[in-house]
Amino acid sequence: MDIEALKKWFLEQKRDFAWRVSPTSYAVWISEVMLQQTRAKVVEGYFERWMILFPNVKALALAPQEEVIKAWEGLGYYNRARNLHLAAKYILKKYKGVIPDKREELEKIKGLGPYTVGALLSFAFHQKAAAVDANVTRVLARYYHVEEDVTKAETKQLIQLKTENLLPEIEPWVCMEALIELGSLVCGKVAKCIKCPIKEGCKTRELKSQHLLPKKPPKKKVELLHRNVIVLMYQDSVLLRKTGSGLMADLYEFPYFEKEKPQEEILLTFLAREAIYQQHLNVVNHTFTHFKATLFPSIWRALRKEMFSNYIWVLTKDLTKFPFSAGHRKIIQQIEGMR
DNA sequence: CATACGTGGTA
DNA sequence: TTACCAAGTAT
Repeated sequence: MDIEALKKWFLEQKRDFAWRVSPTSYAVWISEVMLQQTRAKVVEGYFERWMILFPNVKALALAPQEEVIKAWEGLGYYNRARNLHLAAKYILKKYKGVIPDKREELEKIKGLGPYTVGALLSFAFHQKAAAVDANVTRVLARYYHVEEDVTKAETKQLIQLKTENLLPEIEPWVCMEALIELGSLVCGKVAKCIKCPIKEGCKTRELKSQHLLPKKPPKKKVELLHRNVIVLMYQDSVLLRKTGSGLMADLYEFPYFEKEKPQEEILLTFLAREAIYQQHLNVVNHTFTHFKATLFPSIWRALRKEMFSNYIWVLTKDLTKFPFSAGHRKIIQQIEGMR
């Protein structure tokens, strides 16, 4: 592979992301976690806000969890935010807030997998380390015409090895990031081979079968959900609950139940006896992981301020201070629009 | 090793 | 409109 051509292309074409201006270990860590399964375009705003709110490991470690989750609101995969927070506390305690530069130590940190460890070693610590993500996988699978399922452990190892072998002794981190950028800007789902600095030698280009690689197994089918979402109000307050563990953990939500199998007996009984239906809001579509939920929100007026366990009454004007999933945030926008 | 975990852009 | 899936990790 023509590494020089790749580097030249990168230095000319790379995007000026904030985390590339001054790639400190903290900036690399935060940006790389944000970038997991997430487009760089989306990450930009979150990254800038985050660095102001939590400028270093210590600031993050000492922040209340709710502020951390709120800063992550809308990015998705909220486990990442929880793990960043846990990891910051761990790094503050164990390493006095200094992110370690050894692979074995990084591997023990929550939220750091093979890719992110490699990215830190390469971009922050300038070591000769491979950071193989979906971009690199796409580039190499095509360049070397790897036809095996790239989600298989064996294939991943092969790509990892090929990447390591590509890295030069001189400034390997530039080459590493160049491969990622190439996968993002040129060798995307639709390959723009005409612009590719390493098209010479790309086996898949010769075969004109770029669109077939890399090979992945079919995705799981989506599951449809239909949910009645209850916006129960009493004077200036509205009823919320914290989500359970797992999906959307640590977020807040309006109580809801599946249309097909209503549960929440206590709340339903209360609605029937001590609340008055006021109006419906617009239907909201919310897709997440392998679900496609249709939310049917409605506003109810409570006749008295019943206290439910695991629920809280919050002032309507304070709704935006709490972190919500994208679907429930769309409901809040409608409520805000009414005020 | 397969599955869960969000969101929004693209074709 | 549906299907795919983006700078992956945890279990």
